Amino acid sequence: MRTVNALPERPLQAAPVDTGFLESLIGYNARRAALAIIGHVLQRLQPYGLRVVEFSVLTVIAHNPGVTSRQVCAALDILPPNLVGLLRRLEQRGLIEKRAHPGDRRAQGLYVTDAGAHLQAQAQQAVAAVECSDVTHLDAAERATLIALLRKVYQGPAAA
Amino acid sequence: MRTVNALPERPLQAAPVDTGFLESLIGYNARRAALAIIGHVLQRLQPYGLRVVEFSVLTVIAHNPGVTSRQVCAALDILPPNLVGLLRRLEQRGLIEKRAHPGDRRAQGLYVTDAGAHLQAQAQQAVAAVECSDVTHLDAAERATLIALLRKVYQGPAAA
DNA sequence: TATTGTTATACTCTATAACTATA
DNA sequence: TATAGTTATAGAGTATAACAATA
Repeated sequence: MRTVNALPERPLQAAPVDTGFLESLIGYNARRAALAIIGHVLQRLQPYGLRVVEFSVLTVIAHNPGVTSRQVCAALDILPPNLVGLLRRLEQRGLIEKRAHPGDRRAQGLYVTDAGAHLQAQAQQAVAAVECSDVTHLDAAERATLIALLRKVYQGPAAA
Repeated sequence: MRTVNALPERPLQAAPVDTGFLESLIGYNARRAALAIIGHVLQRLQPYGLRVVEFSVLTVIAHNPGVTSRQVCAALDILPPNLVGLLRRLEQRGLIEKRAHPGDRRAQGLYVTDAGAHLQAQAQQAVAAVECSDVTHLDAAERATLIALLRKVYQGPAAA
Protein backbone atom coordinates (compact mmCIF):
# COMPACT_ATOMS: atom_id res chain seq x y z
CA MET A 1 0.00 0.00 0.00
CA ARG A 2 1.43 3.33 -1.12
CA THR A 3 0.83 6.71 0.38
CA VAL A 4 1.26 8.77 -2.76
CA ASN A 5 0.82 12.38 -1.85
CA ALA A 6 3.18 14.58 -3.79
CA LEU A 7 0.42 17.17 -4.10
CA PRO A 8 -0.16 19.65 -1.30
CA GLU A 9 -3.53 19.38 0.44
CA ARG A 10 -5.30 17.08 -2.12
CA PRO A 11 -8.11 18.80 -3.94
CA LEU A 12 -11.18 17.02 -5.27
CA GLN A 13 -9.54 16.69 -8.65
CA ALA A 14 -6.90 14.31 -7.31
CA ALA A 15 -9.29 11.75 -5.85
CA PRO A 16 -9.15 8.43 -7.72
CA VAL A 17 -11.92 7.61 -10.19
CA ASP A 18 -12.84 4.13 -11.42
CA THR A 19 -12.28 3.89 -15.17
CA GLY A 20 -12.06 0.11 -15.14
CA PHE A 21 -14.34 -0.62 -18.06
CA LEU A 22 -12.74 1.93 -20.36
CA GLU A 23 -9.29 0.64 -19.46
CA SER A 24 -10.33 -2.83 -20.63
CA LEU A 25 -10.88 -1.53 -24.18
CA ILE A 26 -8.29 -1.63 -26.94
CA GLY A 27 -9.60 1.59 -28.46
CA TYR A 28 -9.31 3.55 -25.20
CA ASN A 29 -5.77 2.36 -24.50
CA ALA A 30 -4.59 2.76 -28.10
CA ARG A 31 -5.89 6.33 -28.17
CA ARG A 32 -4.21 7.29 -24.88
CA ALA A 33 -0.91 5.72 -25.95
CA ALA A 34 -1.08 7.39 -29.36
CA LEU A 35 -1.76 10.81 -27.80
CA ALA A 36 1.11 10.37 -25.34
CA ILE A 37 3.66 9.35 -27.97
CA ILE A 38 2.48 11.85 -30.58
CA GLY A 39 2.83 14.56 -27.94
CA HIS A 40 6.52 13.73 -27.72
CA VAL A 41 6.82 13.67 -31.53
CA LEU A 42 5.17 17.10 -31.64
CA GLN A 43 7.82 18.52 -29.32
CA ARG A 44 10.70 16.98 -31.27
CA LEU A 45 9.37 18.42 -34.52
CA GLN A 46 8.91 21.94 -33.15
CA PRO A 47 12.51 23.02 -33.94
CA TYR A 48 11.86 22.15 -37.57
CA GLY A 49 8.59 24.05 -37.80
CA LEU A 50 6.72 20.90 -38.73
CA ARG A 51 3.45 19.55 -37.41
CA VAL A 52 2.99 15.78 -37.24
CA VAL A 53 0.89 15.58 -40.41
CA GLU A 54 3.32 17.81 -42.27
CA PHE A 55 6.20 15.54 -41.29
CA SER A 56 4.24 12.48 -42.43
CA VAL A 57 3.49 14.04 -45.82
CA LEU A 58 7.04 15.28 -46.28
CA THR A 59 8.38 11.83 -45.39
CA VAL A 60 6.11 10.02 -47.86
CA ILE A 61 7.16 12.42 -50.63
CA ALA A 62 10.85 12.10 -49.73
CA HIS A 63 10.67 8.31 -49.82
CA ASN A 64 8.49 8.22 -52.97
CA PRO A 65 9.73 10.78 -55.50
CA GLY A 66 7.03 11.65 -58.04
CA VAL A 67 4.18 10.38 -55.85
CA THR A 68 0.79 12.00 -56.57
CA SER A 69 -1.59 13.75 -54.20
CA ARG A 70 -4.09 10.91 -54.37
CA GLN A 71 -1.42 8.39 -53.43
CA VAL A 72 -0.39 10.46 -50.42
CA CYS A 73 -4.04 10.70 -49.40
CA ALA A 74 -4.56 6.95 -49.70
CA ALA A 75 -1.35 6.13 -47.82
CA LEU A 76 -2.01 8.48 -44.91
CA ASP A 77 -5.82 8.46 -44.78
CA ILE A 78 -6.06 12.15 -45.55
CA LEU A 79 -8.99 13.53 -47.53
CA PRO A 80 -7.94 15.28 -50.77
CA PRO A 81 -9.38 18.69 -49.83
CA ASN A 82 -7.40 18.65 -46.60
CA LEU A 83 -4.12 17.87 -48.34
CA VAL A 84 -4.26 20.92 -50.61
CA GLY A 85 -3.41 23.44 -47.91
CA LEU A 86 -0.72 21.19 -46.47
CA LEU A 87 1.05 20.88 -49.82
CA ARG A 88 0.71 24.60 -50.45
CA ARG A 89 2.48 25.44 -47.19
CA LEU A 90 5.26 22.92 -47.81
CA GLU A 91 5.70 24.29 -51.34
CA GLN A 92 5.75 27.92 -50.15
CA ARG A 93 8.47 27.01 -47.65
CA GLY A 94 10.49 25.60 -50.53
CA LEU A 95 10.47 22.06 -49.13
CA ILE A 96 8.62 20.36 -51.99
CA GLU A 97 7.79 21.08 -55.63
CA LYS A 98 5.23 19.86 -58.16
CA ARG A 99 6.19 18.70 -61.64
CA ALA A 100 4.15 17.54 -64.62
CA HIS A 101 3.25 13.88 -64.44
CA PRO A 102 4.45 11.85 -67.43
CA GLY A 103 1.49 10.10 -69.06
CA ASP A 104 -1.35 11.77 -67.12
CA ARG A 105 -1.82 15.48 -67.52
CA ARG A 106 -4.39 15.59 -64.72
CA ALA A 107 -1.90 14.49 -62.11
CA GLN A 108 1.30 16.09 -60.86
CA GLY A 109 4.32 14.41 -59.33
CA LEU A 110 5.51 15.59 -55.92
CA TYR A 111 9.22 15.89 -55.13
CA VAL A 112 11.25 17.16 -52.20
CA THR A 113 13.72 19.95 -52.91
CA ASP A 114 17.29 19.76 -51.61
CA ALA A 115 16.21 21.86 -48.64
CA GLY A 116 13.19 19.58 -48.11
CA ALA A 117 15.32 16.44 -48.24
CA HIS A 118 17.75 17.94 -45.72
CA LEU A 119 15.02 19.02 -43.31
CA GLN A 120 13.20 15.69 -43.62
CA ALA A 121 16.35 13.71 -42.86
CA GLN A 122 17.02 15.76 -39.72
CA ALA A 123 13.39 15.59 -38.60
CA GLN A 124 13.30 11.83 -39.20
CA GLN A 125 16.25 11.39 -36.84
CA ALA A 126 14.51 13.45 -34.19
CA VAL A 127 11.31 11.46 -34.56
CA ALA A 128 13.11 8.12 -34.49
CA ALA A 129 14.63 9.13 -31.15
CA VAL A 130 11.16 9.05 -29.60
CA GLU A 131 11.15 5.26 -29.99
CA CYS A 132 13.79 4.88 -27.28
CA SER A 133 12.86 3.12 -24.05
CA ASP A 134 13.15 6.33 -22.02
CA VAL A 135 10.06 7.59 -23.81
CA THR A 136 8.12 4.43 -24.67
CA HIS A 137 8.97 2.51 -21.47
CA LEU A 138 9.42 -0.58 -23.66
CA ASP A 139 12.46 -2.70 -24.51
CA ALA A 140 13.19 -3.72 -28.10
CA ALA A 141 11.27 -6.99 -27.92
CA GLU A 142 8.21 -5.38 -26.34
CA ARG A 143 8.27 -2.64 -28.94
CA ALA A 144 8.37 -5.15 -31.81
CA THR A 145 5.49 -7.11 -30.28
CA LEU A 146 3.42 -3.98 -29.78
CA ILE A 147 3.86 -2.77 -33.35
CA ALA A 148 3.03 -6.21 -34.78
CA LEU A 149 -0.18 -6.38 -32.73
CA LEU A 150 -1.23 -2.84 -33.65
CA ARG A 151 -0.74 -3.55 -37.36
CA LYS A 152 -2.82 -6.70 -37.00
CA VAL A 153 -5.62 -4.62 -35.51
CA TYR A 154 -5.86 -2.09 -38.32
CA GLN A 155 -4.62 -4.16 -41.26
CA GLY A 156 -6.32 -7.44 -40.41
CA PRO A 157 -4.77 -10.92 -40.33
CA ALA A 158 -3.00 -10.04 -43.61
CA ALA A 159 -0.52 -7.90 -41.63
CA ALA A 160 2.91 -9.42 -42.20
CA MET B 1 5.99 -12.73 -54.55
CA ARG B 2 2.33 -11.82 -54.74
CA THR B 3 0.41 -10.36 -57.63
CA VAL B 4 -2.26 -8.53 -55.67
CA ASN B 5 -4.71 -6.96 -58.09
CA ALA B 6 -8.25 -7.22 -56.76
CA LEU B 7 -9.04 -3.76 -58.15
CA PRO B 8 -10.22 -3.29 -61.71
CA GLU B 9 -7.97 -1.30 -64.01
CA ARG B 10 -5.69 0.19 -61.33
CA PRO B 11 -5.87 3.95 -61.05
CA LEU B 12 -2.96 6.01 -59.75
CA GLN B 13 -4.48 6.01 -56.28
CA ALA B 14 -4.07 2.23 -55.98
CA ALA B 15 -0.34 2.11 -56.71
CA PRO B 16 1.67 1.08 -53.65
CA VAL B 17 3.52 3.75 -51.68
CA ASP B 18 6.46 3.16 -49.34
CA THR B 19 5.52 4.18 -45.80
CA GLY B 20 8.21 2.03 -44.24
CA PHE B 21 9.61 4.58 -41.81
CA LEU B 22 6.23 5.68 -40.50
CA GLU B 23 5.18 2.06 -40.04
CA SER B 24 8.20 1.54 -37.79
CA LEU B 25 6.87 4.10 -35.30
CA ILE B 26 4.73 3.27 -32.28
CA GLY B 27 2.84 6.55 -32.54
CA TYR B 28 1.86 6.01 -36.17
CA ASN B 29 0.64 2.46 -35.58
CA ALA B 30 -1.13 3.28 -32.32
CA ARG B 31 -2.97 6.15 -34.01
CA ARG B 32 -4.09 4.05 -36.99
CA ALA B 33 -5.24 1.22 -34.72
CA ALA B 34 -7.08 3.61 -32.43
CA LEU B 35 -8.87 5.26 -35.36
CA ALA B 36 -9.88 1.87 -36.79
CA ILE B 37 -11.27 0.55 -33.50
CA ILE B 38 -12.92 3.80 -32.47
CA GLY B 39 -14.61 3.86 -35.87
CA HIS B 40 -16.28 0.58 -34.95
CA VAL B 41 -17.22 1.90 -31.51
CA LEU B 42 -18.75 4.96 -33.17
CA GLN B 43 -21.01 2.76 -35.29
CA ARG B 44 -22.08 0.61 -32.35
CA LEU B 45 -22.99 3.70 -30.33
CA GLN B 46 -25.05 5.30 -33.09
CA PRO B 47 -28.29 3.46 -32.14
CA TYR B 48 -28.00 5.01 -28.69
CA GLY B 49 -27.41 8.53 -29.94
CA LEU B 50 -24.06 8.70 -28.16
CA ARG B 51 -20.71 9.91 -29.42
CA VAL B 52 -17.57 8.23 -28.09
CA VAL B 53 -16.77 11.02 -25.62
CA GLU B 54 -20.35 11.13 -24.42
CA PHE B 55 -20.26 7.38 -23.76
CA SER B 56 -16.99 7.76 -21.87
CA VAL B 57 -18.39 10.52 -19.67
CA LEU B 58 -21.66 8.67 -19.06
CA THR B 59 -19.71 5.53 -18.15
CA VAL B 60 -17.46 7.30 -15.66
CA ILE B 61 -20.50 8.89 -13.99
CA ALA B 62 -22.39 5.58 -13.92
CA HIS B 63 -19.44 3.81 -12.29
CA ASN B 64 -18.66 6.71 -9.92
CA PRO B 65 -21.89 8.11 -8.47
CA GLY B 66 -21.38 11.63 -7.14
CA VAL B 67 -18.19 12.24 -9.09
CA THR B 68 -17.42 15.91 -9.81
CA SER B 69 -16.75 17.65 -13.12
CA ARG B 70 -13.10 18.14 -12.28
CA GLN B 71 -12.67 14.45 -11.53
CA VAL B 72 -14.23 13.48 -14.85
CA CYS B 73 -11.91 15.94 -16.59
CA ALA B 74 -8.84 14.51 -14.86
CA ALA B 75 -9.85 10.91 -15.57
CA LEU B 76 -10.58 11.40 -19.26
CA ASP B 77 -8.13 14.21 -20.12
CA ILE B 78 -10.92 16.62 -20.98
CA LEU B 79 -10.54 20.36 -20.37
CA PRO B 80 -13.18 21.78 -18.02
CA PRO B 81 -14.65 24.24 -20.55
CA ASN B 82 -15.18 21.42 -23.03
CA LEU B 83 -17.01 19.25 -20.51
CA VAL B 84 -19.69 21.85 -19.80
CA GLY B 85 -21.54 21.40 -23.09
CA LEU B 86 -21.24 17.62 -22.89
CA LEU B 87 -22.84 17.51 -19.44
CA ARG B 88 -25.54 19.94 -20.50
CA ARG B 89 -26.59 17.70 -23.40
CA LEU B 90 -26.59 14.56 -21.23
CA GLU B 91 -28.63 16.39 -18.61
CA GLN B 92 -31.13 17.73 -21.15
CA ARG B 93 -31.63 14.19 -22.44
CA GLY B 94 -32.44 13.13 -18.90
CA LEU B 95 -29.48 10.74 -18.67
CA ILE B 96 -27.65 12.44 -15.79
CA GLU B 97 -28.43 14.89 -13.02
CA LYS B 98 -26.46 17.23 -10.79
CA ARG B 99 -26.94 17.35 -7.02
CA ALA B 100 -25.41 19.49 -4.31
CA HIS B 101 -22.03 18.23 -3.13
CA PRO B 102 -21.88 17.52 0.63
CA GLY B 103 -19.08 19.51 2.21
CA ASP B 104 -18.13 21.68 -0.79
CA ARG B 105 -20.70 24.14 -2.05
CA ARG B 106 -18.59 25.00 -5.12
CA ALA B 107 -18.79 21.47 -6.47
CA GLN B 108 -21.71 19.38 -7.61
CA GLY B 109 -22.05 15.61 -7.66
CA LEU B 110 -22.95 13.94 -10.95
CA TYR B 111 -25.33 10.96 -11.03
CA VAL B 112 -26.96 8.88 -13.75
CA THR B 113 -30.76 8.79 -13.78
CA ASP B 114 -32.57 5.47 -14.14
CA ALA B 115 -32.84 6.13 -17.87
CA GLY B 116 -29.15 7.00 -18.00
CA ALA B 117 -28.15 3.85 -16.16
CA HIS B 118 -30.26 1.74 -18.52
CA LEU B 119 -28.85 3.36 -21.66
CA GLN B 120 -25.28 3.16 -20.36
CA ALA B 121 -25.61 -0.55 -19.60
CA GLN B 122 -26.90 -1.29 -23.08
CA ALA B 123 -24.27 0.88 -24.74
CA GLN B 124 -21.53 -0.74 -22.66
CA GLN B 125 -22.56 -4.16 -23.97
CA ALA B 126 -22.46 -2.87 -27.53
CA VAL B 127 -19.02 -1.36 -27.02
CA ALA B 128 -17.66 -4.47 -25.32
CA ALA B 129 -18.70 -6.47 -28.40
CA VAL B 130 -16.12 -4.55 -30.43
CA GLU B 131 -13.37 -6.37 -28.51
CA CYS B 132 -14.21 -9.67 -30.22
CA SER B 133 -11.64 -11.23 -32.55
CA ASP B 134 -13.81 -10.61 -35.62
CA VAL B 135 -13.17 -6.90 -35.18
CA THR B 136 -9.75 -6.75 -33.50
CA HIS B 137 -8.20 -9.72 -35.37
CA LEU B 138 -6.64 -10.74 -32.05
CA ASP B 139 -7.19 -13.74 -29.80
CA ALA B 140 -7.62 -13.33 -26.05
CA ALA B 141 -3.93 -13.69 -25.24
CA GLU B 142 -2.84 -11.22 -27.92
CA ARG B 143 -5.47 -8.75 -26.75
CA ALA B 144 -4.24 -8.96 -23.14
CA THR B 145 -0.64 -8.47 -24.26
CA LEU B 146 -1.55 -5.50 -26.43
CA ILE B 147 -3.45 -3.71 -23.67
CA ALA B 148 -0.66 -4.29 -21.15
CA LEU B 149 1.94 -2.85 -23.54
CA LEU B 150 -0.23 0.16 -24.40
CA ARG B 151 -0.75 0.96 -20.73
CA LYS B 152 2.98 0.71 -20.16
CA VAL B 153 3.51 3.27 -22.91
CA TYR B 154 1.20 5.95 -21.50
CA GLN B 155 1.37 5.16 -17.79
CA GLY B 156 5.07 4.36 -17.55
CA PRO B 157 6.66 1.36 -15.85
CA ALA B 158 4.23 1.88 -12.96
CA ALA B 159 1.45 0.32 -15.07
CA ALA B 160 0.27 -2.81 -13.25
C1' DT C 1 -4.48 32.59 -2.63
C1' DA C 2 -6.40 28.34 -4.83
C1' DT C 3 -10.19 25.58 -6.69
C1' DT C 4 -14.99 24.61 -8.95
C1' DG C 5 -17.73 25.51 -12.57
C1' DT C 6 -18.72 28.53 -16.30
C1' DT C 7 -18.75 31.78 -20.60
C1' DA C 8 -16.75 33.30 -24.65
C1' DT C 9 -13.67 32.51 -28.10
C1' DA C 10 -10.11 30.87 -31.26
C1' DC C 11 -7.69 27.46 -33.52
C1' DT C 12 -7.05 22.92 -35.45
C1' DC C 13 -8.78 18.78 -37.50
C1' DT C 14 -11.97 16.36 -40.20
C1' DA C 15 -15.87 15.89 -43.46
C1' DT C 16 -19.06 16.95 -47.62
C1' DA C 17 -20.60 19.06 -51.89
C1' DA C 18 -19.41 20.74 -56.09
C1' DC C 19 -16.44 22.45 -59.67
C1' DT C 20 -12.41 21.95 -63.73
C1' DA C 21 -9.62 19.39 -66.58
C1' DT C 22 -8.30 15.37 -68.13
C1' DA C 23 -8.75 10.10 -68.95
C1' DT D 1 -18.45 7.72 -66.91
C1' DA D 2 -14.53 7.95 -63.69
C1' DT D 3 -10.35 10.09 -61.83
C1' DA D 4 -6.91 14.11 -60.27
C1' DG D 5 -6.80 18.30 -58.15
C1' DT D 6 -9.14 22.16 -56.30
C1' DT D 7 -12.48 25.49 -53.80
C1' DA D 8 -15.62 26.62 -50.30
C1' DT D 9 -17.66 25.45 -46.22
C1' DA D 10 -19.47 23.01 -42.27
C1' DG D 11 -18.77 20.46 -38.26
C1' DA D 12 -15.98 18.19 -34.54
C1' DG D 13 -12.41 18.45 -31.45
C1' DT D 14 -9.16 21.05 -28.63
C1' DA D 15 -7.06 25.23 -26.59
C1' DT D 16 -6.60 29.74 -23.66
C1' DA D 17 -8.26 33.77 -20.99
C1' DA D 18 -11.21 35.45 -17.74
C1' DC D 19 -15.09 35.54 -14.54
C1' DA D 20 -18.23 34.50 -10.06
C1' DA D 21 -18.75 31.68 -6.10
C1' DT D 22 -16.61 29.21 -2.60
C1' DA D 23 -12.65 27.05 -0.03
